[in-house]
Amino acid sequence: MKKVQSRSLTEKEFLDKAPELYLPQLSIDCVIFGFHDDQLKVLLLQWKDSNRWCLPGGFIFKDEHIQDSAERILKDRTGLGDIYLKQFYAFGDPNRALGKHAFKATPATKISDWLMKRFVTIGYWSLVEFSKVVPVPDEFSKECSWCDIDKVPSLILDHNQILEKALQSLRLDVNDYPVGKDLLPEKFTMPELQRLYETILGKTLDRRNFQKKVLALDILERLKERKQGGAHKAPFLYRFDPKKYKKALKEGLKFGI
Amino acid sequence: MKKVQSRSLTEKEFLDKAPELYLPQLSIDCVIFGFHDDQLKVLLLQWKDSNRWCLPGGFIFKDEHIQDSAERILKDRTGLGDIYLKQFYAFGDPNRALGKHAFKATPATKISDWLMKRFVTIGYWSLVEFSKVVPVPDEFSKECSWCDIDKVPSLILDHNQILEKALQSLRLDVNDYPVGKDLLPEKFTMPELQRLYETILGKTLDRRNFQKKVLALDILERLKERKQGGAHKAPFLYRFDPKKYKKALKEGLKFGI
DNA sequence: ACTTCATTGTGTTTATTCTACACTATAATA
DNA sequence: TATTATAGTGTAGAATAAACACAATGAAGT
Repeated sequence: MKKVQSRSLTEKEFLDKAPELYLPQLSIDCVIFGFHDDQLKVLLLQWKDSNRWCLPGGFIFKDEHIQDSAERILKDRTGLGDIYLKQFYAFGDPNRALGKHAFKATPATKISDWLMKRFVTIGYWSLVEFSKVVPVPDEFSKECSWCDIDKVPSLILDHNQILEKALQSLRLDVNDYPVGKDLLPEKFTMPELQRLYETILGKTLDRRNFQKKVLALDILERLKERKQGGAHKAPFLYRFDPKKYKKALKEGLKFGI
Repeated sequence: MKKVQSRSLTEKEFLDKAPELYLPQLSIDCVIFGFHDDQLKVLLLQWKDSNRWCLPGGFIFKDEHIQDSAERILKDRTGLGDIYLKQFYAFGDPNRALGKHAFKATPATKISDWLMKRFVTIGYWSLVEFSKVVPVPDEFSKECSWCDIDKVPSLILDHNQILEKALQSLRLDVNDYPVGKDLLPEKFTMPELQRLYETILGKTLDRRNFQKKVLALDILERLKERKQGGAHKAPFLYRFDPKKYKKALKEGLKFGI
């Protein structure tokens, strides 16, 4: 496990020290996916000033690997470490500047020149276990919370596009990466796993064929227990077999769903 | 067609003006693929100082879209415009600094502080028609030339990794994008197209099945003519049917090769 | 206690796609 | 005109994916 030390600052400290701490005009934005109540969700922040929503993001320390920046930002917002993070795209429109967009409606309080410049941002997405996340706002935001993927409001800048591109990238990856391991709790049922794939892919799947394909990957273990408390026949619980899972990840999956 | 204006400078002008013209600590690197004599090739530059080879790259004007930067760099090195360019990854190791690597052996002449800093670079690959390219060195290089993909020497910094990652990305895209259109001359034979795919994928393909699949895409037109001059039976010439090709691109291909 | 209902669990049949493979035709060369 | 290397073409078998139906179970209502 990589050690990712958080070095987050207060807003004032940030505004003062950003120019000497961080790379200029380059940022990271994270699309953090979760899954709860049969809904794919994404973690959003709400700005203090404008009340508008945005993706969690941050900046890159001058001597920091961008991958580590992304991990640090993820950890700061969710408390989670050792998470699969996928870099999916860099967004480089010259109009990507907070000065030109975010504060059009509500005039900026006092934002440093450093922050007002045009920024190129590198997008990462990650998959986290909903129940383990403790959402924490950053220096600029007053709230950090989950939002259903199909109820995302208009976000600042090009953040809606970033989210859309992250979803596209996730949909492509779903065939090569067992997303259930990251998004579901340790024990889960087959219908839960299926609904996860259905929400990500945005289409319904045949129950029987789905189960056949998933089990054919040979990375799941069916437990003796069944999930109690549902309104109907109790489904079996499954979990990822750690050894088989790791082996499959190394050798590469071919889901083909 | 997008208008991409070249604004290239001499080396001295560059060193003087870079800080005010370009984004700091951010660069673009292009992996430009070509195909000739049944070989997949990549365009490389040789540095004046160290004689070492590297990928064509450049920087981003402060008000320029990164996609436009990549197009500009491509145009400056090859003379070609209106080319498919794919952004595939951003490389963000904090050790990515010319000062720390490229000039270790041969002490730097006079390189500006600006250039010696750590750079994050955004990688693009593109596919160009070999015969149409006129390779042009940039301010820092004395040579610009094609190199067989399997004879690439040790490059500066992490450029070998960048190339490798570009190849991986290209291999993934080959199923969704008809690479032949960009890499081959207007008229080409089926064997030529097959060898193109074989070099990209690094494996041999069955002649008959390959032809069946390609033709099933319904984007090629077989001409009356045959290719003369070969040592054996003259193969038919094909070309991409412009209408069908555009239509297929919009609706998405599924090659499955 | 019995019925109803929504859901889970499972296997087979069919259609589709992929793979392997062999012979004839032709142009250049000797 | 014989040789040779390559081009052109179709089919049968294997593997994979898609479609589909019925019995079992637990909860809730009568």
